[in-house]
Amino acid sequence: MTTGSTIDREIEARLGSAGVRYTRARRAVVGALARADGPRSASELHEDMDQGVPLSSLYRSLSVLDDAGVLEPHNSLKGLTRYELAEWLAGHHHHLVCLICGTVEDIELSAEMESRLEKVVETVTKQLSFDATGHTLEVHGRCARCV
Amino acid sequence: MTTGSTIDREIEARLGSAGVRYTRARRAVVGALARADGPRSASELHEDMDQGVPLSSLYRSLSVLDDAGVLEPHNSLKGLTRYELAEWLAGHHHHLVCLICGTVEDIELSAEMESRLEKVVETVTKQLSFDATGHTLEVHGRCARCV
DNA sequence: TTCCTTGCAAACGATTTGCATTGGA
DNA sequence: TCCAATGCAAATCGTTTGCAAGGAA
Repeated sequence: MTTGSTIDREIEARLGSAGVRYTRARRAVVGALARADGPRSASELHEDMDQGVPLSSLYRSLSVLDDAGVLEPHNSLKGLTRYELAEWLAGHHHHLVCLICGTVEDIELSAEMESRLEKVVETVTKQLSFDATGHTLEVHGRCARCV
Repeated sequence: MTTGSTIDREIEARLGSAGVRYTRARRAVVGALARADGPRSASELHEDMDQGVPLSSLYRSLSVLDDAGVLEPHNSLKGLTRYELAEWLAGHHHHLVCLICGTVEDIELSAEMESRLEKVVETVTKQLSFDATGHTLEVHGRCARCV
């Protein structure tokens, strides 16, 4: 299935210059993540994409896509790693982390709020010996399902 | 050693009302975390506290302290869980996350910056079906050692 | 005595890897 | 053709747990 959406073409280019192919399995992973509303773990993706892709291959796909900068890993409850499309594909966003069930939901801030936040980050990091390249605001609490 | 610092006494009370003891092993964990400048994993603590305590006991100590609300788990690179003293003991702070080596360093914001940040969080969460109880700003980049 | 704790080893779940096979440019 | 990609099974790694022995109240 080569829908050739914008995202698909960007990823194809990125992988191409990394010397790896954009195979069916990898497209399926990207598709599932594009459809998701938050980070997904290997086993969650495994269910989402019912097909016969074995877990080990899924892990390999995730690893390749991660190395190529297509994905961003998100470390989740109990030693689980969840992935989402990297910011250059999915846009900059923040996280609502449910302390009960561990799910993470993406949120985007209004331009106004985002710019205020960036101002804070900038001011804070200016005087540190730390080369800041990005930020995420993690809001903790209970999600709608866990109230 | 029963130094009986303020923190120790507060924890002792907390554990007491949870029906568990504040044993030597647990004191050692708290001590190591109090000395650390960021979250520590079980195996990191195992090295820090060089002697005798087997990993499984260390995990159990972490679990008990976590359940009692003394620690706060922090999900780190590659399915590792790192712990730090809970905010009511260590104070509210944020994180500098090194994308290269995965270490996390705590930072405190000035009152000015913290209040600006809180304003943003408040504004954002007000209109969500998410019961927000806290927040952490995660600044990503390269730490001094990984530049 | 009565629970809480600890040690040790086995068990577990998530992730990785070796190897032989398949697939795509 | 030639090297990347895949499946499968076995191996790793962080973490958990069952069970018997060791404290503390």
